[in-house]
Amino acid sequence: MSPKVTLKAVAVHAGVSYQTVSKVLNGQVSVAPETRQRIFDAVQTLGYRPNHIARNMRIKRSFMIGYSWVQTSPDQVNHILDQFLTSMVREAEAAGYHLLPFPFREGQEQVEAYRELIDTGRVDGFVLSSVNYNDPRIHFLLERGFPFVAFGRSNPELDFPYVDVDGADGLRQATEHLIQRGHTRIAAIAWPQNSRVGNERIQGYFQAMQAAGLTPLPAWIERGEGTFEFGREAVARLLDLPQGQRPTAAVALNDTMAIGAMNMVRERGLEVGHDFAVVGFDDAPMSQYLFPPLTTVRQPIREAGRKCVEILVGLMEDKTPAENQVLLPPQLIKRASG
Amino acid sequence: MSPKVTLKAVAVHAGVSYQTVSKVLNGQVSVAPETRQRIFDAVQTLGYRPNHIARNMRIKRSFMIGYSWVQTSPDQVNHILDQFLTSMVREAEAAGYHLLPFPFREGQEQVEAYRELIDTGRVDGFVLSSVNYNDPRIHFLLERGFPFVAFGRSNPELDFPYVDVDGADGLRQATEHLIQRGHTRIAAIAWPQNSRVGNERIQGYFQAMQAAGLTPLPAWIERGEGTFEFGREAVARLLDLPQGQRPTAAVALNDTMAIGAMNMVRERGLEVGHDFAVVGFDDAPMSQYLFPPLTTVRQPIREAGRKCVEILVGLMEDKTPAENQVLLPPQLIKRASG
DNA sequence: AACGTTCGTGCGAACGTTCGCATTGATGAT
DNA sequence: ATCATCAATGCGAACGTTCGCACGAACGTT
Repeated sequence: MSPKVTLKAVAVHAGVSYQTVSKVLNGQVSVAPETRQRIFDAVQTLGYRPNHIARNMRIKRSFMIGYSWVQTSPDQVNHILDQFLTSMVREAEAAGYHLLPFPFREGQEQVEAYRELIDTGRVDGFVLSSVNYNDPRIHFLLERGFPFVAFGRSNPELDFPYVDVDGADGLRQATEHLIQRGHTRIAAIAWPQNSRVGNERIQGYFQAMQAAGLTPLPAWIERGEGTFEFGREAVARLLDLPQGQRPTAAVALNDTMAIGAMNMVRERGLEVGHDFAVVGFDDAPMSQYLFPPLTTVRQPIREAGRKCVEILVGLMEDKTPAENQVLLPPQLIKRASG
Repeated sequence: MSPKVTLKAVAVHAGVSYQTVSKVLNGQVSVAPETRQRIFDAVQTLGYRPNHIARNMRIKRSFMIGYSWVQTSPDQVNHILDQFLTSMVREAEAAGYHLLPFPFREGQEQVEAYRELIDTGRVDGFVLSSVNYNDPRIHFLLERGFPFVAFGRSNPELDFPYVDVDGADGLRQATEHLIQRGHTRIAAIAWPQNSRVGNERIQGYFQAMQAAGLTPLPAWIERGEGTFEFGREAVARLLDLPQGQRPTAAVALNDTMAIGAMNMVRERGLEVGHDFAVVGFDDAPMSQYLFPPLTTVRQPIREAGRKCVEILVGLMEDKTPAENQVLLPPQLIKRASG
């Protein structure tokens, strides 16, 4: 537990005032070369490190970025978090910032958590995750004029900085891939209507179908909670459709449903990829090791994390960034399932 | 962007000195009931929130816990991170702390990152992840007398606070389960000798075998890098053993290898669970949805995260905690693969 | 020789807290 | 009446920075 070495200690050692040391270290002033040298020597031998808290107190900045994410249920793990956090932490550190993770709260308390972090001066900005329509956090932060970047979009009429993955493009790629493989009756296993991300993605499916002159039957659109079980049920229904209507392929809005779909296809005695094609979305960790390996859409999570922080830093240091609404294209990973 | 409301503003509003406000809010002094009321009223109407940076500056504490984790390769995602982080963040907030994630560095730079966080006063303690034998961070922090808790153990001769999952117990459960199912020739798909966690876990396998009077053949112990591909290769070799030596089951030290193992079993035309049993370790997110669902060992990650923070907070506030070396039992999740 | 400029450095103040000690007026004991 | 005690509050200082301004010396210009 070494006694803290402060600016004053360095100043005494170098024979100047401590304020001068501060200015020299921050490059705010030019001093005589020998003085400069003495100061740097002192810093070196004493092992001086500026106290970050004191600096922040003076500057009235915390150099912290608040971030909170939804706690997923234990069996449906957030496999994106590692990459997203790591890339944000890296990018933030490079810009002199740190991340401040805080518990995700629901309802009324949620905005309260953001307000408190602002009012206690703990953060200079936020990255938002899991935004949906009418996100109260967005309204609150816009109103307060507090810097933030959302990972994901919200209502189209709201104008705010975001980074998002182009889900429509992802499903377009997936659907086009199936069409190219000769499929014409393609089903979509989707989320409920109140999911912005879901609506976004499914648009890509419709676009690709339309562009190929294919008209999806209403029965081909399955909407449910995004679970394995729902994927199974959806495919069971699809396979029970009468001969001429029965799809030969399905795109799912996430891998969990896709895996459920594969499971049911196999249970019905059909071969996945051969008799019935399945394409997922997310590139979940194990998808590549399934039997057969799952064709799926991979999101550029690292780049998204990097972009979020990059834009946010720009906002916090109020050099308004060139682009503050970024849409990143995902990538179709072709494997054996479809 | 409301103008910050400080102690002084509250004091003016309540007609007392700002120092008195501070003392009353911190409960350090008793004042006349009416004064007290005036102060609380002022706090309420002005919406006062203590500036955390200023407080920390004065107190000389940051109320931050440093944490960094290894960046896993993109295809082998850290599915534990979400639960571990969430539980730590929750527990920390309840105790008035926050987490400070920072990039994981390798080699010489690693300790440097820890040193800098200490010297700049940014953290009051650390939680370490991915510790192995002779972890330089442990030596450094012990020497500096800086509070930390490791998630995982290291050299037995080092005495430091840790929380760990009893890997030996996990593999003991897995192996006993297979024995109970009638298997006698049971293989182990393990990690290289330099992995402390690996050595720990494999002990449980040996203990269970010995307790059942079974002697593992050297050829049954496969050691490799923990990948899907290695799981495949290992099982290929095991199945190629001569009739009487060929195992009928295998325990793997992680789910990725277990899934590779299942893959090869199937490729050889055998049925997983029936002709050859496989048990994994980790309960990776998709394990339950495999075909067949994977029997595996689940670690109590949330509890580990909570415990880490609980012990660390005790250390930082130097009321030495009752127990500072905790071993948590994992749980065997029985499914159809073995 | 007197003057403005520039360079190198120091000084005081401030950021918003907490903390120890001083001060006041009232109360009770001698 | 005098003094110690105590409750209620105020005051000054400090934590380690950064920042604006001032000051003296050296220089070049008129």
